[in-house]
This record gives sequence, structure tokens and C-alpha cells, in this order.
Amino acid sequence: MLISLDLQADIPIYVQLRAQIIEGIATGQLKPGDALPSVRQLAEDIGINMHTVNKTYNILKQDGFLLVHRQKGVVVNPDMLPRVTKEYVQQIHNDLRPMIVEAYCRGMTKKEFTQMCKDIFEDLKKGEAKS
Amino acid sequence: MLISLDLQADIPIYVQLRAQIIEGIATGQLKPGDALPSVRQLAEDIGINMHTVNKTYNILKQDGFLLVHRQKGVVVNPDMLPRVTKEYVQQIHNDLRPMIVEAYCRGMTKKEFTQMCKDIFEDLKKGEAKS
Amino acid sequence: MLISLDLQADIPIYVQLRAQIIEGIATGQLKPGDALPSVRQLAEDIGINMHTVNKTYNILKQDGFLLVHRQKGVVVNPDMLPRVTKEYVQQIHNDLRPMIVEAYCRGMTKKEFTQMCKDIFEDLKKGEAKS
Amino acid sequence: MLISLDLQADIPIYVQLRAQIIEGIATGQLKPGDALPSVRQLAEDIGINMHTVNKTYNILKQDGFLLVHRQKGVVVNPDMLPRVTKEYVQQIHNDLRPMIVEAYCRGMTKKEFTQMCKDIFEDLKKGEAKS
DNA sequence: GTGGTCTAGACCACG
DNA sequence: GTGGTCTAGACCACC
Repeated sequence: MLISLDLQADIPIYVQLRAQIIEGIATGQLKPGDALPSVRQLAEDIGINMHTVNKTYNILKQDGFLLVHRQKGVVVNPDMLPRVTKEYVQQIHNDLRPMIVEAYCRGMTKKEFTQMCKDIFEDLKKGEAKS
Repeated sequence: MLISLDLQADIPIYVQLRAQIIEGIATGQLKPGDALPSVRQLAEDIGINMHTVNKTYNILKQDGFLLVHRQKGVVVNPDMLPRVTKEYVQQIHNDLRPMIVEAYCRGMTKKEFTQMCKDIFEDLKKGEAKS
Repeated sequence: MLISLDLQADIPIYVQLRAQIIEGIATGQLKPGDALPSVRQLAEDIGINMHTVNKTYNILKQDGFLLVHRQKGVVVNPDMLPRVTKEYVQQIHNDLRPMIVEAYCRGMTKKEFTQMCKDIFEDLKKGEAKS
Repeated sequence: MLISLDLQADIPIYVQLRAQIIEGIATGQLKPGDALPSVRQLAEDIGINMHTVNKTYNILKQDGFLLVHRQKGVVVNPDMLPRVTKEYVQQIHNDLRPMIVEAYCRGMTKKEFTQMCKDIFEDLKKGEAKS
């Protein structure tokens, strides 16, 4: 699986890495039960510090995407991946609102915005089909 | 205009304040040419540091939402509010993508997501109508 | 508030520190809304590394005991302290069971065990009364 | 006797295995003098590393639950199972205290907590009766 | 000043 | 070998 980070961006590395791993799961490149690289291995591969990878893994563990198997190391949760909970909807709504407010203020129409969302969804599904 | 900040959220105050002012513009509570409170005044009113208000105003000036009027002080740009630029589309796309990836991974459908967006748009328009 | 850690024990420092802070909240030495020392300050006071304190604070944040107020720093959650959730009951049950199994196996009676628990409860309430 | 381990839990395997064997003794599935499977055999049966089983047996030997019989191999101590020593009381108290402190802090009453303990005791006795 | 992030290097428990 | 923990020291964003 390919990881692409922008170490110069103002988004923390661990947040970018988290997003990349979730994308891997979303597109089926990482399937439930699959083992991930060790923290040290992945850190070396992408040229960042071990602790940064560790932080990402820990957050994803807490989210329920990953868990530590005592024999296989870190694996994608084989039993139940996180679903859309009430809290998650609340959170995503809170994140979405200011974005939409500004888009609206700049004159973007509802249609344009939702089309953008749909395009991203379609892009994802294409990635999934390929994998 | 009512400003509501959450000092316990993990979103910087200046970002929240920026969003609130943009929302004021979006809903018509702040119209082009309207004057905003002075930095000191607003800081005192909402109980935050003067520098934070200043930072917000500066960013909004740079964005093109606000500008300095010789007599009235800081006002909502009376000539032309910011529109949907290419850079803006790029930025919003970059922000939107990881959100959608996670939503998709959690099993949220394209329809559910776009409906959520539409609801927020509608909510905004209602606010606009009332004001 | 007095913090007492055993740096030689095989219990991680951050776990001990977490327990001590919860004890502070339980006994009323730390009340909702109270500010805690900064990570650097507390680390220096008790002679451990900043990151260890930070880890403790982060876990307690996640648990809902603490939160970061952008003006006051880290504070005891002023709104709602964590309660007994279903998951918490499950977890405490899982922790308790092997302890009781061994106690039972060693011939400790139900009465002796519960008396021990009661003693600890009483001890806590005394501490609370004093504070 | 059934051994159930959770390789994804954050409790070391050898600790879980130790608890399971003690539970076997507590419920009478393993009686004083009974032989346990060989290290290799048990490791293979439950799919874990031989060293892990070995470690568990060694700890249980040191605790006094098991000992090595010349002919039968590792057996449940036929003479005297470990009792409630002063050190054991001290240790269990130290383990129990932080659990009770947090439970108390979350609003669990003394009665609720002790009832939980009693339930576990009763559950154990039921298991013992059946065996 | 605060917390947040990242790096570097070390030791240990576990399997 | 793995992850978990702790230390040390640094830079940055925020207020």
C-alpha cells in the first residue's frame, strides 16, 4: 500500500497518516484481519519517527479501526469496523457546517457542493473496484 | 449579532470567530458596508484576548471578506465579497476528501452524506430568510 | 494536591498518575472546573518527563475527566464527569473476575472480600469529608 | 478443561493462562494431584508459544499452585494450595483500590460494587457445583 | 505562558 | 522480533 504524506503541510503527520490508512481500508487495500507494518518498519519506510506512527496506530486503535494482536502485531479489526454512530454524525456535522457556510457565502450552490461530494465518492469506488 | 465560541473545543478561537463572522455575512446579519465592532470592543464583549480578534480580522481582510474603512473602521467588503476561486475549490476539496473517505469507510452512503450537506444548506437559507 | 508515585513499581507511571488524579477528583480535592498544573509544571514537581504527564492528561481527556480550556489550560470537566456506563461495568467486571477467582481459590470468603471493598469505600469517604 | 484466551486483549497471554488455570483449580476441574498437559502439548493445543506456557507454569509453581512430580510431570499441588497470606492481602488491596476509587468517582455506590463482587462469587460457586 | 507535535535514542515486557 | 514506556530536547501554534 502506498502512503503519501506532505511533511511540509500544516496538517499534522499523524493526521495525514491516519487518513491514508483509513483510505486503505475504505478501498479494500487493507482488509479486516490484515496485518500492518510494524511501527518501526513503517516509520522507516516513510521516513518519519516511530512515535509518530505509534500515535497514529493508537488513535486508530481507539477509533476501532485497528487492534493489537499479540501474535500478528497490529491488524485491521477483523470483527467489526467502526460504523456511523450518533457521535460520529454529530462530529462530521460540526466539521461540515463551517465549510458549507463559507462555500455558500462565496456563492457556491448546493448543487455544486453536493456534486463535489459525489465526485469524491465515485473516485473512491473506482479505487475500490481496482484493488 | 450573536457570537458563540466553545473555549473547550479543539478548534482555535480565531478559527471559530472567523467562521461566525462569515456565517453572519452568509445569513445577511452583516451586510456589505456594515461596520464591525472595534478589536478591543469585540474582545471585551466575548471575553477573549484582543490579539485573537485582531488575528481573525486580519485573516478575513486577507480573504477579502473585510477591509478597513477610513471613517467606519473595519467593515464588510462593500464592493465584492470573495467568490469561488480555483484555489478555494482545491482547498475545500482537500478538506472534504478525508472526511468523505472516513464516512464511506464507516458505511455512510453517498446519498446520506449529500443529504446531510443539503440539510445544512437549507438550514442556512432559513436563517437568511429570518434575518 | 499531593501526588505519590512509585517510580520503581512495575505499574507504568502514567497509570499511577491517572489513578492519583482520579482520586483527587473522587475526594473533592479537584472540583469540576478546577485547573490542573501545566504538563511542564507537574512534570517538574514530581520529577518525571513532560510527555509522561501529557500522556496521562490525554487519557483522562479521552475518558472525559479532563478537558483543555483554551484560556485556563487543562481543567477538570466542569459539565459532566464520566459516569458508570455499560462498557465501564463490562470492563471493571473483567478486571474483577480473575482477582476474585484467585481470592476464592485461596480460601478468601465472599464476606472477607466484600469487607475489604467496603473498607476502601469508607476510607475514600473519610478523605472526602476532610477535604 | 477449556482454555479461552483473547489474543487481542491488552492482558499478556501468560497472565490470562495463569488466571484460567487458577479458575480450573477454583472450580474443581483441576484437583490437587491432577497432572497438567506438558508444556509442548498445551502450547500446541491452544496455539501459543511454548515459552509462554512455560512462563505460566513457572509462575504458578512459584505461587505454590503447581509443582513438579517426578512421574506425572507438572501437577496441581497435592499437599497445600496457597492461602491468603499477608502479602497477598496487601497486593490485592493495592490492585483493588484504584478500581474502587474510579468506580466511586463515577458514582457507583458501595452497594453496587459489592453486589458485583458477590455475583462473581456466586457465579464461581455455580461452576464448582456443576463440575 | 500554554498545549501540540515531532524527533532521537533508550530500556523493557512479551512471545 | 514486536509494541509499550520513558526520557530529552526541540519547534510551533495559540492566547
